[in-house]
Amino acid sequence: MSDIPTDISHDQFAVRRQKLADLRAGGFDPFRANCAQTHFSGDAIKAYVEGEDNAVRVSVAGRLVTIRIQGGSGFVKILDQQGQIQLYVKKDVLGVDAYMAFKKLDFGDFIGVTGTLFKTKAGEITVRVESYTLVSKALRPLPEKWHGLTNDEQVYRQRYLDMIVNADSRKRLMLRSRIISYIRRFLEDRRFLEVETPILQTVAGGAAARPFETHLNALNIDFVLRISLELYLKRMLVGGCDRVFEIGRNFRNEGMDRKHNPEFTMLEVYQAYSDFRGMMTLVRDLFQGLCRDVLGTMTVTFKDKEGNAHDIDFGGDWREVRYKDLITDFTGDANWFSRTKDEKIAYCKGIDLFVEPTWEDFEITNEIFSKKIEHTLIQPTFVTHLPKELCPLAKINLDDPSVIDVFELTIGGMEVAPAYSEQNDPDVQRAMFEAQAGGEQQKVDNDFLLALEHGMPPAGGMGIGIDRLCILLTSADSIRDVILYPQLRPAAATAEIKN
RNA sequence: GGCUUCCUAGCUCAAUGGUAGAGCAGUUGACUCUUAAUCAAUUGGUUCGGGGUUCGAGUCCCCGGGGAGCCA
Repeated sequence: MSDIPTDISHDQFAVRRQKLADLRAGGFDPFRANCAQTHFSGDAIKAYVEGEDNAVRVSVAGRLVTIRIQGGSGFVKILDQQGQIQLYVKKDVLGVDAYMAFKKLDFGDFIGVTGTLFKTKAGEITVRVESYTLVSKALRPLPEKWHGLTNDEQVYRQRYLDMIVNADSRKRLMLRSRIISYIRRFLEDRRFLEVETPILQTVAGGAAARPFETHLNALNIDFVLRISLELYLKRMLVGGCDRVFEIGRNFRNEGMDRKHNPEFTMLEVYQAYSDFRGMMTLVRDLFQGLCRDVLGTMTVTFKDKEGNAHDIDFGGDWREVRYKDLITDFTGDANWFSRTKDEKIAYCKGIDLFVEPTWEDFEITNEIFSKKIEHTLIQPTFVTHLPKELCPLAKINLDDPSVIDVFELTIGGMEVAPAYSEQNDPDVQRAMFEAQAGGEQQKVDNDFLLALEHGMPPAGGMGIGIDRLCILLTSADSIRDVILYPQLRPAAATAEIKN
């Protein structure tokens, strides 16, 4: 009966190639076929009129992911962007030839069907298929239906397989799209303007990080990929865009782990005539809106490094605490900031925290914050008034000139959103840049300083790490779970696919 | 970059240093409302690559590749 030679019956790739060859020999090329699509799966299910079987006719299309054929009829399911819908195929309806051909379809094949909606005995809304077309043959088999694909490496390298067979992955990655879409709507509703600024830059400004280096042949000049959006967005403030944002990729040539990918997505927002306090309200409204309108819940589950689950509550007011208070509370030393460097180093030794003796005081203190304190801040917390050395782009606090008017929003032990009252005094800004550059004059962005000298309105600015936000809102374990194609070493194994 | 750990059939997983197995998928057959459909039969392996120890290596050792976790 079958055209499949028995000697290849074990090789699913070869069997499918043979089926394709048989189809073509019969004058049908599935890759040249097309089909109608009136509904996505979910919309089709909604279109069913209760109690009126076969009253509504739909055309749906998708990938075959479940096959349950039983003699002269059978149930199958196809997967499309909205999910799955069940189809009922019957020899009496399709005719013998079409039905026999249908039985030769494989998991993974794309088909288009037209038929009417009805409800099965088990209560599932299903398409009674009147006609179908194979519109694309899958030559390789899908991963197993029950356990899905669990091999991390294959999940990342062949994300499409992960998305086909792992419903959780598909939902998580689609949720990311909805989160970003909501953020755009939220900001546009508040009159923010979305812009696009250069990724190729001559000075990597706006943050302290090692950039990727490249070369522009046409100008014979070395360029870097941006590490931050900040300085070009501030130029937009100078140019008269009072409320401006960009959602874009940043690149940092540094470590990779559960919270870091070399390319990652940042949102930066700038609002003239506001300040870091205004950004607090903005970010809380944004996150609470995301929870309410996208997630449908104000609490999400978060798993810490030890695997303990916490409920993060995004509702209500959020904790606000000064950086200095966190440090003095942790060290139990109210006079921590007036201690000598040797005393600080001695303390760190005592708590088994490694610090370099060459570090500045603020670096030692910040090591305590980032290694010992930050990961304990699970509930949404505004850490405010950081030491001025940590950021040269923010305004100095009027009451305490050793700190700046900023917050770092920390959730789930991760820095999710830093915000500043933006520095707009060109002379102070230049002094801060020069102190940071430490004599390396080429690291000072003079073009940005020129812009500031033309006058930048006072403004609040904020960055949000979109990947980290998605980790939190989707309860993901790793940044790789919310990035479609995280960076990996090239695989020799997949370089030459066996055939 | 360092430490730990993993890599076995298309996928998910087994296998005291002693004949590489199972489930799903595939193939063949039965079955006209299934839900991981069921029933019967059956094919399928460069155990990531290379070297070594051993009578014998998926297993132990070394080198290399890739993934993950922790650290830097």
